[in-house]
Amino acid sequence: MSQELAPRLNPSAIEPAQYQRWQEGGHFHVPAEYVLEKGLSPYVIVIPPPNVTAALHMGHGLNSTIQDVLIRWRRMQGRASLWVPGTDHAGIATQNVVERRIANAGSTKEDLGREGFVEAIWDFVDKTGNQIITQLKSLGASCDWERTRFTLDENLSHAVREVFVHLYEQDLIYRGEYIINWCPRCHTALSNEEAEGRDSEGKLWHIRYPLDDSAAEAAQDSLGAGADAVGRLDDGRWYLTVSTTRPETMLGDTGVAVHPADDRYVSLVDSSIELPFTDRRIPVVADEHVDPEFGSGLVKVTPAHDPNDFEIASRSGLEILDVMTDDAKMNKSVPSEFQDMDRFDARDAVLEGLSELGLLAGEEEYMHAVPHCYRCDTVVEPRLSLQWFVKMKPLAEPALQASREGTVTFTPGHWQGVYEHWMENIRDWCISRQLWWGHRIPVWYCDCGEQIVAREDPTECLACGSTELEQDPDVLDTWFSSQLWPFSVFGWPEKTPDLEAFYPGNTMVTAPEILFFWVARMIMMGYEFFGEPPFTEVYLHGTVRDMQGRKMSKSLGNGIDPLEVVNAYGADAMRFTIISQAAVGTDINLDHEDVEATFSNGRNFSNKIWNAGRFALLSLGDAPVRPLNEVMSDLALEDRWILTRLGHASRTATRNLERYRLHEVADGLYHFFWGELCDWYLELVKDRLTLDTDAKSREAARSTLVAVLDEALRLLHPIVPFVTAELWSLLPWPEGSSRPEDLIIAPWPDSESSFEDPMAENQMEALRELITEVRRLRKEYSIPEGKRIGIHIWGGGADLTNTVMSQLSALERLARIDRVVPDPGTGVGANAVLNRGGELFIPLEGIIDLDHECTRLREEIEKLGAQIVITAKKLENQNFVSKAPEEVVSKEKHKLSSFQERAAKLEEKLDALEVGRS
RNA sequence: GGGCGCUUAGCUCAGCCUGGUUAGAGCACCUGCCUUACAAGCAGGGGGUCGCUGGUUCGAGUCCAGCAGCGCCCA
Repeated sequence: MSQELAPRLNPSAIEPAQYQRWQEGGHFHVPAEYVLEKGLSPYVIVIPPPNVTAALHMGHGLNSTIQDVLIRWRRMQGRASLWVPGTDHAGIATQNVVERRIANAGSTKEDLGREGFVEAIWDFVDKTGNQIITQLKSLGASCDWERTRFTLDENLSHAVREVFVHLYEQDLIYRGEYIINWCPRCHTALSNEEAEGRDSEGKLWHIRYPLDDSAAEAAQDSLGAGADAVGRLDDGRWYLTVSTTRPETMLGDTGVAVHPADDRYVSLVDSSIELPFTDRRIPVVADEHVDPEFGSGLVKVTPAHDPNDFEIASRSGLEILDVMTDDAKMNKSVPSEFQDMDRFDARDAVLEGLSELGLLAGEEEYMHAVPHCYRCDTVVEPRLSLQWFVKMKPLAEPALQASREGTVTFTPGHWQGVYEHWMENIRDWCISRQLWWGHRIPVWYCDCGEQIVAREDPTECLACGSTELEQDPDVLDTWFSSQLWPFSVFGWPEKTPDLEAFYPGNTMVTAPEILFFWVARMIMMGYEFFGEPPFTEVYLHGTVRDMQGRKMSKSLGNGIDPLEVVNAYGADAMRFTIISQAAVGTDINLDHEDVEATFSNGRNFSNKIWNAGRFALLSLGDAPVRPLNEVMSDLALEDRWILTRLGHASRTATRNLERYRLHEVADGLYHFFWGELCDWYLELVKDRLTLDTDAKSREAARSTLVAVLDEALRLLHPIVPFVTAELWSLLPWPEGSSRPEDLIIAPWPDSESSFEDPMAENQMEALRELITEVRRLRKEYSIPEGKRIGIHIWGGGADLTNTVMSQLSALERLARIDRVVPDPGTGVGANAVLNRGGELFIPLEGIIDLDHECTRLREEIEKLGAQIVITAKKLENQNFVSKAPEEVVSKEKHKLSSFQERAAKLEEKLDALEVGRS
């Protein structure tokens, strides 16, 4: 050690430089040729591309840390591991951001025109759009930055074009007039997934529709059949009562529907209704899909503004009447008094008018889901519109099968059911968006009526030869391009070496929120274009929330900026903290009001690692270290113990990584490193390393320490890459073996060949228990920390005595014990019986409070007594003895005798003390 | 209306898949220590009828059913 390490870890002093070394070493990059030439099976993850305008938030922090842990682990296992980064153009979101920016400058997108506006967006994206990519690096993300992609890149756009045309040719894309979700603020159609239902307290209004006089007889019959929704107005006209949460849509009603088998209303079918405010007469129709149980069983039908009503209209041939504008104002189709009114103003006006006409039958509070635009939160208006759609059922078929057969698996497993349920009930996907930012729909229209869908931009009409072609003004839903991401990033549809080497990938790590938006669609596209899924394992992690369980968001101001955390405490601290909380399938709650406390666990642990390394480097010195296998015969008890525990930690870590149980990986390694390596092993070898002692023993200790630290740092590296890599690079290397260039590519420990010595484990366990017990008793009787004491140890088998007698310096260091007498001891003192039966006695004449000691022992005996009762009861139960596995029974028997033995010894000790007291 | 998840220490959560240890962790709390790696530390301690009610089982925090409360998704 030529240079001394700081007593505290200073992350900002090591992290940026370390990251740069990895990049310069080319460790994140995997060339396709390397994989192809060697015929390797690579491990590939493509990043869920963040929105190009996004800034890093904790959700990204969690998502990318998980991916990085997996990638680093596989890389160390020797797999050619590739993590492809990139960003998504995020149509609506990005357009909104730039619209707001130019609005600040007093301009609108219409002022700039389409071309100018798109240019303005590019300008913005080029300047600030990729900040998240830079930010990811500060987390330590080991992405292959040479492969960074953007969904609007030329190649990726090429893929979009190819897919659109292909699906169109397969009749899987069509244009049609259907009810879509319209956002009146964004002025675009949305998919069903983008219209988020939000439970809202609304009202359900009951409205009376007067019947034409000719329907009087039918109404009478209906009333006779028990219809409460039929009655007579003051003026003598008959009416029907319908219910609605959106009264303004009544202006677009073109019928009222009943179930054909509903006896109450069957006589009314074909009757005519006088629609209030209008001079329109609308019919009563019968339709199977009306639920007779819901409300009155009578449904007003607004075909242009409700998907179910649209279906009814197409079956019954009802007129379709659009009554709104793009801004969700009432249009020219409604009576003049309502024209140009906003839909919500029109709602009030309609209600007022109905009330005046005596047609408002009542209202009630009503909780229902109201769809909102997922980008701007405006209430979405279902509306008839001419749009492009993808026919999903045929595409879903193989993707559904893949889940059922287990070709694609989900972690946690219950998402499989959610995925399959959605797939089974899949509906067509509206893919056209009335935006300017995105992939333009590759369709051209000619005046002659011809519609051209082409891979290359056409110059003239194929039917009439006209050169006056108009391209469809709309762009595609962003998810249309995102769904191609797993292969478009590799250059598809070209047959590139990248595609051949790295596609299909392995694991998709993302949040459940986009299971339908994205994951499901990627799987469908994988099957459509390759006949297999783009990845086989889907790991869905939780959501980062605040302490109240609310999602972190800018508007609530409850977010935590990962970069601030990294700057203050280091990337390692952030990574460890969130991974150790990321139990499979659970959300992570972080306290934004006390960031320091929130990340203290990770920060403290990073510092602990640092200091363990610091201690090792200081005490190992510069002298050569011999390989472990050359000092085997000189290993001390604690050496054999820590090597055994290391093997255990290593096996557990690997198994948990395989099962995506990352928090258990973190937890297990934390307890090994801190609770076993630091708290016990380092304390035990201190003397052997630093004081003059037997050379063989010192060499064995040095070799063990290096071996254990080497492997522990490897195991921890995927989670806390920086501090581990820094220390590892300074660690002395045993003579005669070659050292990997960097920890990032050092081999992952092979759990199969790890060291095991159960005997050493047992002996150390006993020693640890003894020391803990002595420390406890010292505290109990307030013996000053520095004061040396003697102890008596008796029984517990030869092992215990031998172990204790051979570890005198450890006892001195760890419990300030300066003599050990191998007998039961006599007189006044503190007493204990160890779990394994050994008796401990600490002579404390004059210090100890005898009453207190007797009470303590009695409590101890009572506790054991309760255990004895429980265990004995079990063993008295014949059913238990005959039916439980033998090993369980013998374990219980052993437990019982151990409890009894300990209780008996404590009784003896208690008796002795009480004699002494009297 | 249909489906899913959660309920374990003061707080946040593991453990349940695959039933069997004296039910764990982090944070918080109490006590004593600046002991030459680490006060971002060390040592010790207190704290839980595992939501409720049944069932299966020799045995249930763990499996099953019902109920209650909370949350999410789909319609």
